[in-house]
Amino acid sequence: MTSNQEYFKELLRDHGLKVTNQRIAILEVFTRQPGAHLTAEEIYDYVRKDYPEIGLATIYRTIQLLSELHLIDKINLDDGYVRYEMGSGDGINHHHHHLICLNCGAVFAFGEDMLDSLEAHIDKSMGFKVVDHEVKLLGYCRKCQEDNDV
Amino acid sequence: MTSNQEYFKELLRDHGLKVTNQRIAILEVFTRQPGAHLTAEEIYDYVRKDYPEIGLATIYRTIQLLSELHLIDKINLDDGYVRYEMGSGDGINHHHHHLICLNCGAVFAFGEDMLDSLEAHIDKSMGFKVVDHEVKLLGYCRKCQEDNDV
DNA sequence: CCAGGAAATGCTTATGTGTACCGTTATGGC
DNA sequence: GCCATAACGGTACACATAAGCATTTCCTGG
Repeated sequence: MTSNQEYFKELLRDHGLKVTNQRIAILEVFTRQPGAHLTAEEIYDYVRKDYPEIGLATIYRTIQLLSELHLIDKINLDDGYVRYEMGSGDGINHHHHHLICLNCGAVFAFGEDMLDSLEAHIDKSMGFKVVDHEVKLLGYCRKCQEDNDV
Repeated sequence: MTSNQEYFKELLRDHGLKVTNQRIAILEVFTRQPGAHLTAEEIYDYVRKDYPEIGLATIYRTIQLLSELHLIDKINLDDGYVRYEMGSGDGINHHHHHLICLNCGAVFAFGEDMLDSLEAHIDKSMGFKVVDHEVKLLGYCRKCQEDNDV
């Protein structure tokens, strides 16, 4: 986590941006919960535990900053909230793959990349050059199936 | 189109819902422009040409209704607007596949279904039962590539 | 065909996420 | 340590969508 923080600070400096306690604190929220899908409001609540005087505007500004630096990814599950998650960490793979349970709303991630052949086909047949993709699979998670909630 | 309208009326009656001119007019907007991806505001503007006294609230209420009846599908392109399009018409296939040009914002649809094997694998390994999916492929359309806009 | 009741509409107001503004505070190069 | 400038906190605003409520419209059964 410390190495992550150092990398972040260096990244800020390289972009001519200032290293502030608020930005560090917000990144900390993500590093402490890898794989979490947090809304702006949730991030706000978490950060305030360590940094009570932080403002919501700073949360939104920093989220946008982290997103531009490709440290977090934006996810829209169509539940009225935009969520954010830490990327895989390699800074290259921005592909989003999510399993969304229609009953309990749980979100799972999976990392497989099976769309390469499809994208090659689209490029050839339609001339559309795919550079990123986002896959949402909607269904019912194991727990909800076992609980007979569905 | 008339058969479509009759089917819609019957569908409403079967659900104990009333057939109103407003609902017919809104469905008409979609049937007149198959394949269009319309925002609520766009639908509002179109309907008012034929039905000037209609209210925006009715647009939203009817959109939700049509969505629940699976006559239209919700699409979120993360451009700040939620869009809606008429389904393929068979009433079964709700899968959404879109190519989104990152330069000009154009949206293309493609109908291929290549995720079946992936979904079977997920069910087996994670116990997650997939019932629907949504695929967004982000890239650059042929025109933008030719125009050297990218 | 008409009357009664419920559902739908239209208008207005509320909600809630996200952005803009602006005076104040903190960062970092000299 | 000083000073310009970026970043912050608080608030007000903008926007899409939902809710409330009185009025109108649809439909069923006499």
